[in-house]
Order: sequence, then structure tokens, then C-alpha cells
Amino acid sequence: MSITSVRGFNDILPGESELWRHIEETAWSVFRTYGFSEIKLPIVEKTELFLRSIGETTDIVEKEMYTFIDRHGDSVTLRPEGTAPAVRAFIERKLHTAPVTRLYYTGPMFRYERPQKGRYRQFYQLGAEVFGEESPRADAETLSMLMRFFGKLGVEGARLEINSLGDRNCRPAYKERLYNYLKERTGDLCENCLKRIDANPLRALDCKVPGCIEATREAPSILDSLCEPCAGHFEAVRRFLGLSGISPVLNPRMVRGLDYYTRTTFEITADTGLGSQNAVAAGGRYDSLVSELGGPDTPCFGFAVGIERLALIMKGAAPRKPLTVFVALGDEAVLKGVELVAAWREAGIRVVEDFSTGALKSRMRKADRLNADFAVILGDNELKAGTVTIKDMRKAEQADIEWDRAAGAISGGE
RNA sequence: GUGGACGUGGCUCAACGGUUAGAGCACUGGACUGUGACUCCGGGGGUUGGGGGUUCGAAUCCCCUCGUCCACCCCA
Repeated sequence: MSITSVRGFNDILPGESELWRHIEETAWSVFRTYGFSEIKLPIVEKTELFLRSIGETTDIVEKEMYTFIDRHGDSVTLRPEGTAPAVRAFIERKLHTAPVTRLYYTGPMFRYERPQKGRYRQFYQLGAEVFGEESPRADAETLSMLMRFFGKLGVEGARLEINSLGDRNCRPAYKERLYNYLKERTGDLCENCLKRIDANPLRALDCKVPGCIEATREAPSILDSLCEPCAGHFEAVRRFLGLSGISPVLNPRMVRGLDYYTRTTFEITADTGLGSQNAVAAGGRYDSLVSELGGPDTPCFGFAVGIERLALIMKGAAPRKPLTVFVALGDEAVLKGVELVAAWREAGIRVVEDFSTGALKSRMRKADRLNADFAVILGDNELKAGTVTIKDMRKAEQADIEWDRAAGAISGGE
């Protein structure tokens, strides 16, 4: 075997890359209508950024990061997610001088996990972050933007679940209540949850071990423990979502794997095609992260979409411009063809010229294999007449068209 | 990181430990010397993922390794 790619690192080949481009272009066109601008972020950041933002006891930090010592002796990490770098840039580049900053980004993320369908070591996310909006309307509007994006792509069977994790004021008290509740039932919990009780008791809530599900069935709900402002915020988010025609499923047991979330969190899951990797998009509010990383107090809301997973559940294919294959028969036709093909491309038409000289039959077969919409033939007869034979490969019809009218016949009506 | 299933032409898959590892699709040439998708005939294409072992003999059995998929963990 010759050299292969690294485990969990894939090539996105033609046939699939068109769909990716369509996803990204659709995202950009939708996000722009909500006032977002693109930010291009580096792929490598100082390791400390992720330790301090994602949280030292999270799975990502504990076992999934691609961390290296560079030649200077600094510890750097291939970004496992996009929010932390975006926040770093927001603070470092002083973007807070604008009243509101809305950013989107796309690109590869890296996590050292065992690959599975819809889960890779290098995977792609498309994300958006709103900086400086405390209003629950920001949560609702950003979520409805995401739903609109999914709708435009023809995603079906997506399910939106939301929860509120409270904030610095009310979450500690809830943690305490939950901790005490769990302490009473340590005999029923799995090994994993026993370890989690002290570091992050909330994680026991979404454990899938039957014993833990049973043991936490009667556990206090975080939604009952929210302080006045957090409860009001959450209620407003739901009200505004309703006004946008979105009715999320309330899931008080949903706990995200990153430490920086406050108040609203959400997850969009797909019910088909992804096995247990069914989370397609997720995000939430992180009102304390910017200040914790040394920036001014800035409430934020953001999300990330997994592009591989999105591509897997999409029904519609990428839109496609018609393709023309040009076939010149004879030396003179080749020369004239140079001129014609150049003019068509200038007009934005996709043209591939068949450079081979074999039997027309095999060249037509080639055009068919290239999935051409039209085959354009220029031979001696056409040269004399100043025309070209245009065959519509789908309808199996053909006609002779004058040179200066050919572009119109193969442009696909654009 | 744990457990399991599976790796055979480009693709989908056959072949009980026993001749030269086959078939369909795809590719290519011809029937048809300017017309694809149908039909018929011919042709090319393999280190059976890689390495080691058992055996007179290994695609087949054993070990190691790499990879894919599934479940768990967790997540996009």
C-alpha cells in the first residue's frame, strides 16, 4: 500500500464538494441577511485558550485535543471548536468598540476521537456568534436564522431542543441541590457519574446508563432553580421563538459538554442517517466567557453546525449549471473551436472540450459519462454552414445553430 | 479509550484448506469509418489491506498491524 491519509482525516472529493459549497454559500447568503460578516480565524491557537474557555475537566480538553510543542517551546493546539478563537479575536482585535458584532466562520476543527460515521478527527464546522446582545431576542433570532438556513437546504426531520443552564447567580445553588440529591444515591450511579459528581454534577443528568436515568428521574430540575432574571430571559426566548413559528422541545436534562455556557443552550438532532452522532448543530449563550478571558463584560450567543453531518441528512442535491462538451472533428474545426469555446466561457457557460480524436461514437460516450447536458459538434459540414450541431443529451434531440446564437442554446436559460 | 463486525479488480460481491482467484457493473475495441444511454462479440485489469506463522498446499486457519463500519464514552 502506498501512502494513505491519516486516520480520521478525509478528502472531500468532486461529487461531494459541490454539496459542501452549496451548504456554505447558502449559509453565507442567509447569515448576511441577519447582519453577519465573515471572520477568518487561525487553525492553531495557544493551548491555554482552550483550557480556560472550554474547561479543564471537559472531555475535549482531557482527551481529545491535538496539542503540540512548537519549535519555540510553546504549547499550541489545533482548534477543537470555533467559539474560543472567535472570542479571542474579539478581545484581541478590540471588536467591542462596535455596539454589536455578528460574526460567522467556517473551517476545519480537530478532535482526537475514534472515527465513526459523521465523526472524524478533522471535521468542518460552520458557526456564528453574536457579541454584545443580552436580549433574549438575540437568542430567538439567531435560532430562527439557523432554522431558516436548514429549511433552505431542505433538511427534514430536524428536532430542536432547548434548555437554560442559569447563570453565575443561580447555577451554583442548583449545582449544590443536585449534588446533595446525587450524594444520597451514590449506590445507584455508574462509575463514570460517581467521578463526575464533584467536578460537574450536571453531567449525570444526561448519562445513558439505565441505573443513572432511574436514579436521576426525580432529580431537581434546573428550570425550577433559575433566578428571576434567568427565568424571565428563558421565557422570553421561548415566546419569541413561538412568534417565529418555532416550537422547540424543552429538555431540562440537556447539558452541554463545554463549561462556558450560561442561560439558553440548544441542540438540533436528526432522527435519521447518523446513528448516535445525531447532533447536527448546537450552541447557546455564553455571557461570562469574554470577561473571563480578559475582555469587557459582553453577553454572547452562538452556535456551530457540523458540515459532514448536515451533508449526510440533506435531501436536496446541490444546484448544478448545465455542462456542455465540445467535440471538434478535424484540424480546421479545432482552430475555430478555440474561438467559440472561449466566447462561451466568457458568457459564463461551463464547457469542457474533448481533446481526443477517436470515433465520434466514443467521444459521444465520453460526453455522456461526463454527465453533459449538451454535446456541441463542429465538423466539416458545420464549418461550411457556419453552424454547430447542438445535441441535448437528456432529450436526445439535436439541431444546427448558427455560431453567434449557440451560446443562448446551451446556457440553460440564465 | 473499551467492545464487536468486516477488509478479494475502479464499484458491488463469489470462491468447503486443494488446478491458472471468478461474476455483474464500469473501462476499452469492434458490429455501426459523423452521434451517448439499448443489444451482441472480443480485450485489458488482482502483491486477496500490510507483515509474520501453521501446512505438501492459505483469499480461507493463527498472531501482529493498518483501515472502515457499528455500539459505548462523548460530541458537530
